[in-house]
Amino acid sequence: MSMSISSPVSLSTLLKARIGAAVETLFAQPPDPNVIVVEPAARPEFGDVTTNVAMRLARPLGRPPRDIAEALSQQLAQDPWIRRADAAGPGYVNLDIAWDVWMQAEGRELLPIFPPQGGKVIVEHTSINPNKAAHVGHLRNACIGDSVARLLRRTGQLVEVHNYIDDLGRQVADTVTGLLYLDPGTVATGQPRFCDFCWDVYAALHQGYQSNPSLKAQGDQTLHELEAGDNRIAWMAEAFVQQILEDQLRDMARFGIRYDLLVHESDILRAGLWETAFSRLQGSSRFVRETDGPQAGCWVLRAREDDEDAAEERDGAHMPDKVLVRSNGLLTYTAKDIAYHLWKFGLLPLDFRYHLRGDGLYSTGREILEHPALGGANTVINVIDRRQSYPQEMVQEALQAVGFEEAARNLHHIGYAVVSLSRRTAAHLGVPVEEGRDVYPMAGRQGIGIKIADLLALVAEAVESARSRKEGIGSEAIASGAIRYYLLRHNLQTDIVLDTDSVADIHGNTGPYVMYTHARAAGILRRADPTEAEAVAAPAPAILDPWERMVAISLAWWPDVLVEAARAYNPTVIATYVHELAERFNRFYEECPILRAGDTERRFRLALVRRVVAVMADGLDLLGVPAPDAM
RNA sequence: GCGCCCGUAGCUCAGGGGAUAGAGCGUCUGACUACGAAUCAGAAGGCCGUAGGUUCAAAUCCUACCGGGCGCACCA
Repeated sequence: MSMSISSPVSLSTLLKARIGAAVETLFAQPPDPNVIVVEPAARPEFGDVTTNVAMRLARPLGRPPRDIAEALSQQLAQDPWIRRADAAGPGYVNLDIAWDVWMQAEGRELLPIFPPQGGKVIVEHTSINPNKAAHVGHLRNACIGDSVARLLRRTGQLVEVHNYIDDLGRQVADTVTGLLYLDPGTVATGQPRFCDFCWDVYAALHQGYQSNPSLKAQGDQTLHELEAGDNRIAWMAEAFVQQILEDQLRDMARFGIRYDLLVHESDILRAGLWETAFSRLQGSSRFVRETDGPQAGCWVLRAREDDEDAAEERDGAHMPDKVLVRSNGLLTYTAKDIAYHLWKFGLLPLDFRYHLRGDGLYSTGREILEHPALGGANTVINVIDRRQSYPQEMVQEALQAVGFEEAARNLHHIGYAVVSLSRRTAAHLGVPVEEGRDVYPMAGRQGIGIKIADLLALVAEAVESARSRKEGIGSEAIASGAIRYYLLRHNLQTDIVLDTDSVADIHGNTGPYVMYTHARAAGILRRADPTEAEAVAAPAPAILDPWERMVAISLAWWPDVLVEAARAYNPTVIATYVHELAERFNRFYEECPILRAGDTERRFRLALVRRVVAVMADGLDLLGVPAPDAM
């Protein structure tokens, strides 16, 4: 993925420039900036940082890498930022940084600052069917989306966060059907919230569908009336959706997740977006009405003309073409999504109507009012689980088909693997478990899954009983951070097999460990002399203690990590970094006296602590995890 | 059948061309009348799924195979 995020000044950018200049001085030609790579040294004996330019320049310069490394080392040793430079191994140049220069550098900011980038990014996430309580899988989506939005804002992008409300779908129709037609008694009472009750209704309904054909017919009829609109079912469903939505938004708010705009699927029709999109699509030869075959009567988006397999497949079992308008005239989800995306990119001459909710959140609706400019993005990012990558591709293809190549290029799908349940957790929830089977997918239709509110309560309870002090932030806030951290520290492509015991664990690579480290560091600053605690810089010793070095190297690399995470749309990069910084700080804390040290050492170490607190708070904020001063 | 993703310590996961592959959990052994022990140290644990290839250099890139997951709806 290519996003133009400018790199702020950092140790690595500074060193790259200096290495480039040194190469130019020595060999009378400037190197390609991309071949200059500077990394933290793999092992402490190698120094602070390492570059492999000599090996990468060996071929273009026609000289042995070791010779280049030797010459480069001698040249760089003159640099005031570099305390020592040595050629090593097959052609590395190992550098020790003049940390005093780094810390004192004039005009140096405590945290990297990014200039505003111009343009707008829309991030769509959460987008849960509004028909029952939200579960951990939905929360993974929301945490990823929320963190990506924070990352982009942090690096200078203008971001608008959308939550898409599918208020017309099969799932809403099903729960409404269950509420209306299921025998009272089939669902247990005593649920704490409406969405919890509906969770059970939805599961009970699907059980009913198995045994009761007339119930299925009622479900189909409900869906039909819902889609048709302007009738008893449609109005009831609207009230129903609103209530469920409030429950879901409250769940998300407890994790610090907020939105700028709620977009209702029904409003895409109401605002006439589809009508306009439809006429645009008709300009494409790939959008056709099938007259025969299995898709007769449907408007479909044809697979790419140059796709040789497509024609062949059309005769086989799988149709390569995507139906947008069904033979009964009703639209598929993808059709409405295409219209929505044309609007997101500002490619339709129409807008929604809106209303402003009490909590300051805008929602599409029926009123006309003054509102900030919404939509019209240059870049669109959709956080949707990777099982749905096919319809996402169809949206992209539709944009291409109607000639919006640039928009198609700037539409990014962040696909992530799903959350399943461990055998232990599944058994705990009453799911029948089998020998030799370790992974149990969540299934709304069977009522299998961990609801967000339940998980939060469970983890909060574990935190409450494990904590030794009760000051500072509350157990629920810690639990929320623990869960967010857990969901974000896994790579997007990693299947999370959720085990409630390991989420509730507060040791190791966990949110509480990282939060605790922040509180610990903040506590030291609190006890220090206020002037010394505020200082961002202090004279550094010529040679650092090994654990001072490790902390300093991590701190120096924070801007690079931030840029890498934002460019890759990947919050896991931040989690990995923050954990490593926490480990290094804790080791530094064990090995090096701070408040008890002599004047010079104390001031330098306090400046390091000050920076650790700032960087950890910065990173934790991007993850949506609290950075408490006490806990 | 076609396509995508994943196989790394007993378990959960990092590392995604660079020097001797890292954490956490679990196991064993140690460190608090405290700069916050929700911490830290040490020990033990690996043909990085298999076989080829590219490269000065492969856990990392390419090919094939094996194993697991997921897509290929007039559901979303």
